[in-house]
Amino acid sequence: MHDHSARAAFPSPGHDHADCVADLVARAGLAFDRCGLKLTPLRRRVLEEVAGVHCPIGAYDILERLSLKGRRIAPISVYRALEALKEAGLIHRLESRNAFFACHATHPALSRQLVLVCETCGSVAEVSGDVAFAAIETAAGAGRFTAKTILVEAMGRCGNCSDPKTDSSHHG
Amino acid sequence: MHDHSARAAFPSPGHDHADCVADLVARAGLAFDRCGLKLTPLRRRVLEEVAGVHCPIGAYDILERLSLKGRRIAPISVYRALEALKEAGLIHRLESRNAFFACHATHPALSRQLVLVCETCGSVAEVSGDVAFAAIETAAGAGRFTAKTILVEAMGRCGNCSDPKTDSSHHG
DNA sequence: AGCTTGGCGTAACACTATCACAACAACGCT
DNA sequence: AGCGTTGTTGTGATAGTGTTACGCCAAGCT
Repeated sequence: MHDHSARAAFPSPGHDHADCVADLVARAGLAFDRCGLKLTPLRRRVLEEVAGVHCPIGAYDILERLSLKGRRIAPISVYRALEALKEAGLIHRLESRNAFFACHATHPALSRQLVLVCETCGSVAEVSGDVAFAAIETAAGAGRFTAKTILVEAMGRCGNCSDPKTDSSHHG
Repeated sequence: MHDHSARAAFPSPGHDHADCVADLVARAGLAFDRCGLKLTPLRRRVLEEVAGVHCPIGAYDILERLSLKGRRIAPISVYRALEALKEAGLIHRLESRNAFFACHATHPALSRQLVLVCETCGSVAEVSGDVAFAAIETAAGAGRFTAKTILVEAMGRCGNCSDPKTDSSHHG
């Protein structure tokens, strides 16, 4: 188990992806139970693909990777699995790129998260954004608007890529 | 000219869309000049379609409407026009829906705007969101992330649709 | 057994966006 | 005027993303 508690939003370049996948799959069973769904083999395989990288991954990328590993899969199957995984809160969709990424958040649903996308290494991370969401709601309220769901996606540069001595512009 | 100065973020149900279009087209010439582009007939026609409604409109919707009014147009032509209009700041893209909407903002580029989408009437509006953007940058910075561009799209219910006596769940 | 539900397979299709190349007009230059 | 350059649009093909319709099958229930 790696240092979830003390780490920055973005994982260090040298960390073990296998752990990320393992952590997520471990959470998956419970998450599916909570929302009345099942962690089937297909869903598990899709989750493994999404969790296997910290970059957003397209539905057809998943499709291709799974198809390489076994029998040919149809797009709809991937989308159905993704839908279920989203429902369970295990992955999110990156709207600005039509892609999906695993949710490694340690406190799911307790606080709302901002999505950060590093344009250099491609990684995605989430950070707590309660203050920001409150500010958005305030601004929206000033326009007599009641927000039900709020989408925030920030593009920029992560700490690993800003710090020259630990550059990670190329990790998986 | 209607009451831009005192209105809420969302236009009143009974307002004259023709004014919206006229206002925007009036701004268009200057906006194109500023960025070294030209307001061509095609771009103007595309702008008119986008500005003609306060809902986000898909590229292929525009395509279809224009094709009905005259000669058949290719998708790429619409996308090129949309790209130019975006460049000029006259329209924005609603990332969560792969659609486009006109920017009726009175202070373009002076302050960053939050995008609000009413799920009831479908309208889109923008409100100033400097405080919210600052809060997002702060939260991102706490995760050692430097944001370059920030996308915010809020889905919910606008004032017109919340207020029972001026319900507008069906305008243009 | 018979029924219902959820999950998946198959095939086709709809929607969104871009590439490669050609034609043409506007502009500045010699 | 002749020439090249740049910007804009046209044409045709293609890539990428997502959904509809329908059927099969296994699990759980009466």
